[in-house]
Amino acid sequence: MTERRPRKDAARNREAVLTAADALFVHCESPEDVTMADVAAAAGVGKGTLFRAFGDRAGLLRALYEARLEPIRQAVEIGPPPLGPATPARDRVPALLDAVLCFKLDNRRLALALEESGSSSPYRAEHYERWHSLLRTVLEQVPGLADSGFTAHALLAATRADLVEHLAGAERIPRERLRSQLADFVTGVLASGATQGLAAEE
Amino acid sequence: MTERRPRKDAARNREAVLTAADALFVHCESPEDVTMADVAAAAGVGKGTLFRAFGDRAGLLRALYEARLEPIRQAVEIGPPPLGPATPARDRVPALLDAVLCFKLDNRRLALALEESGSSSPYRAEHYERWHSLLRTVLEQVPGLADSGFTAHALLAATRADLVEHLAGAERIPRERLRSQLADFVTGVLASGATQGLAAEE
DNA sequence: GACAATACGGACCACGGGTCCGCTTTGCAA
DNA sequence: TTGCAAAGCGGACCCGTGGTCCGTATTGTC
Repeated sequence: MTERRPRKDAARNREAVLTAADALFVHCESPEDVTMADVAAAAGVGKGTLFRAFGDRAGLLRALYEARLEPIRQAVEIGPPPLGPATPARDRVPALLDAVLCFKLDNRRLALALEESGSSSPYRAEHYERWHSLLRTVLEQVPGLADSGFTAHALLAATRADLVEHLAGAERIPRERLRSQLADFVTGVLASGATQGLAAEE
Repeated sequence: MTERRPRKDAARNREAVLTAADALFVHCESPEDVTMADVAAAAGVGKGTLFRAFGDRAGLLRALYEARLEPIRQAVEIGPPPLGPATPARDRVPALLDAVLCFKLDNRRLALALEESGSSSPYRAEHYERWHSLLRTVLEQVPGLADSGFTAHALLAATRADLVEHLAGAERIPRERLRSQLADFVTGVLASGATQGLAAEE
């Protein structure tokens, strides 16, 4: 029950590792050629320290990810429109997905590393669960949508890190174009609900 | 240039490996705990044989995958509606995606193994490229759709193996429910194109 | 039946994640 | 200031996995 704060050197080393890992992931070609030994070396620290601080590779990735995600999380939870909670559902859904897309564009290697983190699927990660349940909740406020749970999964799937990487990397689609494509797609999905009745009539 | 046919024992062993691997993937808990050594042992064959026949793990997975996919490929390329080429675009798109979904439901572990095949993203696989370009082509015949290339990616993303595995496995959503959810989603996306003008008016 | 060519298979290697444990640092207390 | 346990350090080490190598066995052709 007593939460002991960590010793000074432990805290310093933890920071060093985060910083070093961050840099490595930014500059690497592919996330899997950043090994734990590399990170330890770059941080000027032993592997033992690394693993004690973060448990395992996934833990390190998660820590980095959460740190980067924090601002967006704030903006979503307590920020102003269009991300914040006061936004009408029809506007918030595209804003949320755009935020996710931009985040993955800005942190390509990191997001990639986390999602393809070997074992257990990305869908077990609790940050996915957070995005999904938020999106589902917002989608529920859009009338006429079939299944907001599935729709949320499907929309989030369009922002998967490896897809984003492929589009931005291999297909060289520029950022703004990607954003507008996603926005159009989302708009379409949202619009379909409202016009479901019309479509059935034809 | 001269295509020598393989020796008899080579062919037999190849078959043995495919059969054994198939069985292992069906019965395993998670694809990554089927090792190459396991496959070799189950097939009654040395590791050398295994790697000579398939190059590497990805090669084995690919071979299995293509074999399983063959019937669907036939149905899509030369079969009758709703999968075959004679189908109107509006009907063919949902049929194609339903086929992909069913395939992944029927071959969960295998599809999972192939997509999370360590290195290089699933988007570099040529079978993905085939599905994507087919779907894009069909989508192009649907009037009013924003960007058929991106839409094709987004729709296929909704049938990603790990998502399917999560929905069918962890969330225990029954097959038919999943199919109808996907169908509804696809219908929505398709409908949005036709009513884009209407939506803008409001 | 001989003799290439082809294939076999398991010992072997590289390499990455993760552990262990003798040594060092920290910080509290006397 | 010094003593001393607890906390932390770090790199040698372990282990499992994909992948290679090469002496031996099998094929099939003349």
